[in-house]
Amino acid sequence: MSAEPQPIHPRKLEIVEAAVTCFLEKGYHQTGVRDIVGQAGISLGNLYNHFKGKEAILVFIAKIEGQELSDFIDRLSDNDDPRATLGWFITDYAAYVSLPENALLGAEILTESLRNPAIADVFGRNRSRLIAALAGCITQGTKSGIFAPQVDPHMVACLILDALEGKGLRSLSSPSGDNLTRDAIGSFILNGLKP
Amino acid sequence: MSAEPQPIHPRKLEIVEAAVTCFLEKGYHQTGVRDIVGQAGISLGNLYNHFKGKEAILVFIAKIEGQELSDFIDRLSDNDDPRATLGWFITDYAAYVSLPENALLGAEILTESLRNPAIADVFGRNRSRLIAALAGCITQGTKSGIFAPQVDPHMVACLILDALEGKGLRSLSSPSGDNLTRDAIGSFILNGLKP
DNA sequence: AGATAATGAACGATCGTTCGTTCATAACAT
DNA sequence: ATGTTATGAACGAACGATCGTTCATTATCT
Repeated sequence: MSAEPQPIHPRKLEIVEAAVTCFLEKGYHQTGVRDIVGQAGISLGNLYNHFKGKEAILVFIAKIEGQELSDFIDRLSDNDDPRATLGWFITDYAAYVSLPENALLGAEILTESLRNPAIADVFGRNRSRLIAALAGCITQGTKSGIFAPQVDPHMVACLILDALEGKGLRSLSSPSGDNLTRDAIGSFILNGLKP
Repeated sequence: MSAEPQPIHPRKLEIVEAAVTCFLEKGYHQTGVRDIVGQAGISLGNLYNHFKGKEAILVFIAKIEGQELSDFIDRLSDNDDPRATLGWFITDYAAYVSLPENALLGAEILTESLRNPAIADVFGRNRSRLIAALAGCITQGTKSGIFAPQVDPHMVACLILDALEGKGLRSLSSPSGDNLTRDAIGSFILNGLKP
């Protein structure tokens, strides 16, 4: 989609990796560019040969996150069995957002998107695509009679994402039962979709 | 509960109010103490006569948020009709978290609690109380046979909060249909609780 | 008088960014 | 092949701005 035409300079990826490490540890605003270049093992000035500024790094990271989401979206689209599709999505997406790195980074990007238009643009686009794909899967199910017709697909799509991401955030501070609650969420929602 | 013994200096509340305004507009870390004292119309040094530092202001705000939550918790406790209780909670809490001020401030506090132990302490305590009260209401319902016994009350409690707060956050960037989705969430969950 | 509230200059630290420079490599000209 | 020019990654000092906090001082009250 938005893949860069020319291959990305390896140093650029090193910077991104270092930035992610710093953002996870201290958060975006608490991280200084000197933290990043220190982590990356490069000089201060060199960072600006690869990125326009600090914000551009976070935008780049948000775009990468969007690419990772594309995997889910693609698999959400081939849709002969919406019930099974929804099943693995809940399983896999729960695993994805339960990785501390993804949960923390997602929270960081979401929070920043509330006030930073550049981030909001990338984040909003990614989010809309994911919700649309998920809602599309549910719509498919209602059309084929597998799911109840009176439920709003878009609402359930948001509900699923909110529930799983909320669980991911919660697991940061309490290493509680993971797969159990994940399955509980899954069966509650699938049960609610039953006609 | 944690009400201060001696009455609070009016100036202290003015500072808090100003800080809230600033935090809403720019976020916690992007707000400088000079922004706060400017908004409050006081001098820079005087702020430190009322608060130990910038962080103490956010802790104070988090405690206030906890008191507002106490209203919900109290009403969640008298529990002769769990179904009706859950109904108004969803309605009222949705209204609460759909106010931009509450949604933004909640997100700010949550994000900060991920790395700031002082905030995490206050926030975590408040959150646990709310979840426990909500789960208690559901448990009451299952015991009296109104709700299905196989659903996990704690999971559903988290699901309700995640769904409503997610909706509140979403309404910040898209002023979409409010009460419609709120009711859709409510009936989906109440339907899922049916025995 | 004595306590409390209020002030703003000043401090050291850190912020994100810009700048002039070096240097190894690549492209080109002869 | 040899000398010349062009390119851009890498560097770190330096910039002006802002950060949160402290402090000596003044004003306002009981």
